[in-house]
Amino acid sequence: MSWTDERVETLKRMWAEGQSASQIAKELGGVTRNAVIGKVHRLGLSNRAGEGASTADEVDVAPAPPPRPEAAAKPAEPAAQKPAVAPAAKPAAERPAPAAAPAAAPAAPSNVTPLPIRKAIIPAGQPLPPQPSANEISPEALASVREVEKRARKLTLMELTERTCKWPIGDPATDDFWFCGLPSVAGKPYCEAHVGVAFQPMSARRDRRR
DNA sequence: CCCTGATTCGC
DNA sequence: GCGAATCAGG
Repeated sequence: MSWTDERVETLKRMWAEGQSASQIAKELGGVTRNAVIGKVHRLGLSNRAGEGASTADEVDVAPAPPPRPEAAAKPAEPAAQKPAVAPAAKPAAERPAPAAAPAAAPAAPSNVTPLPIRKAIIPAGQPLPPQPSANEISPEALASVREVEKRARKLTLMELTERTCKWPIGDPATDDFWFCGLPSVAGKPYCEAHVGVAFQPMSARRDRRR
């Protein structure tokens, strides 16, 4: 493949959008991310401070180049990086169990304690995230999850990829927090065990009702 | 390990 | 000009 005007244009557009070199390469096809990066440099549209250049150079403010507005527009770019704590919209056959939807509303713990006062937040003991109220999950799945969480790789946000389980464990408000990180089921954001509690057939949920 | 971009250098 | 290999880093 060669760099036709059209391909170069796509490259420029995607790079401007903050797409990673590998993503661009995948899109264009016929080239590697190295090729893309090489081209980006030859085109002179690299720059984008904050990255590698951080190493040896405090030459920063000399001619003081005009700040790039879009720089802020691309905070964390790679898709895999997106925390995506909450499962994305799913087909139809199955849907994330509300109770298991992490970031979502932490099912009001009716048994926690009065807490009538607004001032009182939430004890910092038990996590708000997953903790799918036990009564919503089958004992087997629960046991499985607990077992798995002992083996969790305890990954940090940045270590998550498309292939790691993104199930949050612990209390985000403390250091006692990490992501499962075990190999995720193809196409799903969680590992086998967590998929089990996160995705439940509607029928199963109905049956468990009451 | 996974993934980033940056650089080098033979072609 | 091109891009694989390599480097440096999260």
